[in-house]
Amino acid sequence: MGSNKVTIKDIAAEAGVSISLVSFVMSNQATGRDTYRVNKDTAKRVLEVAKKHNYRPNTMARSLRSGRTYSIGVIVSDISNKFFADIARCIEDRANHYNYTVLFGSTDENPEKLKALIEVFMNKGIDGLIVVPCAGSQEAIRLAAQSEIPVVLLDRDVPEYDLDCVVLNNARAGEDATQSLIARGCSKIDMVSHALNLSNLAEREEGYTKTMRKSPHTKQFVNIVRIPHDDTSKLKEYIKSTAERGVEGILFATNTLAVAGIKEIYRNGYSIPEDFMIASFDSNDIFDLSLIDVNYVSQPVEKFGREAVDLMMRDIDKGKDRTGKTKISLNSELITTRNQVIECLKDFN
Amino acid sequence: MGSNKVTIKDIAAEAGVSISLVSFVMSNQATGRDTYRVNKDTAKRVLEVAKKHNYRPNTMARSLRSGRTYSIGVIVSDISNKFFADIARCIEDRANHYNYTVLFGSTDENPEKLKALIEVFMNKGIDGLIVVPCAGSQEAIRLAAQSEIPVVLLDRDVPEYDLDCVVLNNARAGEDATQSLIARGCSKIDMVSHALNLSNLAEREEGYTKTMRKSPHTKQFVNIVRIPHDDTSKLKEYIKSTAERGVEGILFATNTLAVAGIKEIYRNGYSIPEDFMIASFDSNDIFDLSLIDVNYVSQPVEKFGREAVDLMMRDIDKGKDRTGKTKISLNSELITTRNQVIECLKDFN
DNA sequence: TGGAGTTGTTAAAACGTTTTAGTTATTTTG
DNA sequence: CAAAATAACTAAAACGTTTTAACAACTCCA
Repeated sequence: MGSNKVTIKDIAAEAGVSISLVSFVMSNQATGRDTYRVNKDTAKRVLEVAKKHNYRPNTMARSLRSGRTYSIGVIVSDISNKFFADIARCIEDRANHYNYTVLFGSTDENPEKLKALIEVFMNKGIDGLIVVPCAGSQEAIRLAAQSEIPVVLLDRDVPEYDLDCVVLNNARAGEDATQSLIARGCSKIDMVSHALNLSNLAEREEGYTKTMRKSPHTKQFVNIVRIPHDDTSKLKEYIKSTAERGVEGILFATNTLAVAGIKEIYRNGYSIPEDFMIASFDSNDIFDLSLIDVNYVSQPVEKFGREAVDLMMRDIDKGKDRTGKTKISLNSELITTRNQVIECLKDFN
Repeated sequence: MGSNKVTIKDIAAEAGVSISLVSFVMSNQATGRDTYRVNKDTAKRVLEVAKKHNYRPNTMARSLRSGRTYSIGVIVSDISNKFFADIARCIEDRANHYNYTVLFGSTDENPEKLKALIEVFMNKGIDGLIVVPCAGSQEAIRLAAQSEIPVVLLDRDVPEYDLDCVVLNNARAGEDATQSLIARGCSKIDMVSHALNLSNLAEREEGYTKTMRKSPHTKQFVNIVRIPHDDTSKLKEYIKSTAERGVEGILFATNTLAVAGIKEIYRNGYSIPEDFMIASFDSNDIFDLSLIDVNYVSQPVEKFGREAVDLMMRDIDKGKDRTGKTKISLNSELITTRNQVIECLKDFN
């Protein structure tokens, strides 16, 4: 009945051919190419029988023999974080488009978890790995990279090793976000970042510092506060300390920081934009509320996902003899809550 | 070197035993049970060799032979929706705890996609399926259910077939949410729901209606507005129409509806709670902002994930001879943005 | 002392494919 | 017209496990 037990043998028997031939036909069918020569009529007959019985080759057997699994591993910081959830969705869609399935995993910025996930995924069998590296994960990623399968870095680069990667133009984004606060009349602008050694944060901070240093009005106010990612008490302290220091603008390095920060601001009786101007990275429902006036650099999420998967597919196709690595840097879009786009980079689409 | 090519054969050779024995040892090790009798010393030796070479059984070979894949499929509406992303994360963690991996897929409330996902997952090999059914997916799910593997319904029930499921006590939640608006002095309370035939929505609506009918002040104001889930223009119309009809409170049936609705409210120059009182289901960063006064029924997300996976594991262990189905109904917690919990169901933890 | 259990181990058959190396029949070529 | 090339197909090995059936070597009991 509904038993999924129809195998290549059954098809071969009913079509009156060998199982090899069925395999050839299915393979030609799948790739679209005409790799194996088989008689048109025979092929048609085989395909008819296959369709009639709704035959689908057993993936495990196929993978075991061929080494290809038609799945890719995707490791992010936390799948429940809106930014990564959005990317995950785009990756899922794009991967499906190539007939691939996706294995997801979250690291919580913990290199041990990342290592364990890579091991599980490798063992389970993946044709490629898309990974958001975390601090201290270099070794695990290097190991993965020197194995058979291609690795694509997402959101953050690990410059030490040359690997494919797709990241935001974070320096530029940092400049834009800072500039947007200056344009609104702020001089005393703090940046709130994480105490994590990550390329994206470093570049955003760099963009902030560079922009602040440009003008004599802001020059002397460069101040980066680093919050441990697993302890928000520091953030509370920071927000409390902020008024007496006469801070006018705050640039949050991530959307989670911004959300936590904004909550804390209101919890302390301050308000936006009366007490502070706010800018941030990544989008969030809160920013879009037109109630709270925050400028933010929106990341091209669907492009992230698409480019990462496409890069992966190119690598998988090229196989072992792929040569240079590709670094893709995406541009961002600066958005203000008042629904006026101050600046829209034209190559963003 | 880093080559992952160490197989059971290598271990057997180095330990000076047959591959069967290695398999037995690994199996005993994995399950914790002592299913196969093997000499303590031999076992120790094998394990040492295995550890030394960091041997991990090839998952495809194992699955091919044994039929068990140690992965489960999880199908939700949209993994990028905060509610499902949170659940996904909990499921991931809980599944890892059982040494299972998870395949995720999103349906966009489209039964065709759901059907395709089930087929892909089944074919890829899963030991169980956790699925958020969508309207029109009964047939696909029935098919999956009558195959070998256990199926657990999540978030929504399909009463037609008796399947394991874990859902919210939606009727109760609907009553609570409605009551919270009445407690704040509203009488003219609309409910905004989706035009989807889903058990969870139906029950929430039922809870709303029942509560409204209870009091003579609210009795005559029962009004449920249904918005197509893929077209928010109706929502805009609704919000516009709302002032002239003197609506005092709005109960949104989902967090996505609430977010879209709140945005629309502010876009129209209204404000909360001056113009409307708002209540909703599921949590969202916005609700938690203490800026916007919305009561919401918070769903016990981690319990959702945990119970679903646990139920699944029980089913998998029982194998074919599992008898009755289990329906788990979780209780919710009513929360107000002013950080006063009006009512906290005690069995929520 | 000799059959029945028990313990520790192994050989070999699956599992359902892909893929290499042929084999046969037919066509092309010089 | 024989040799070479091609077209269409197949047999069988391989992928790395799990698991059944069996086998020796002991131990036990009467």
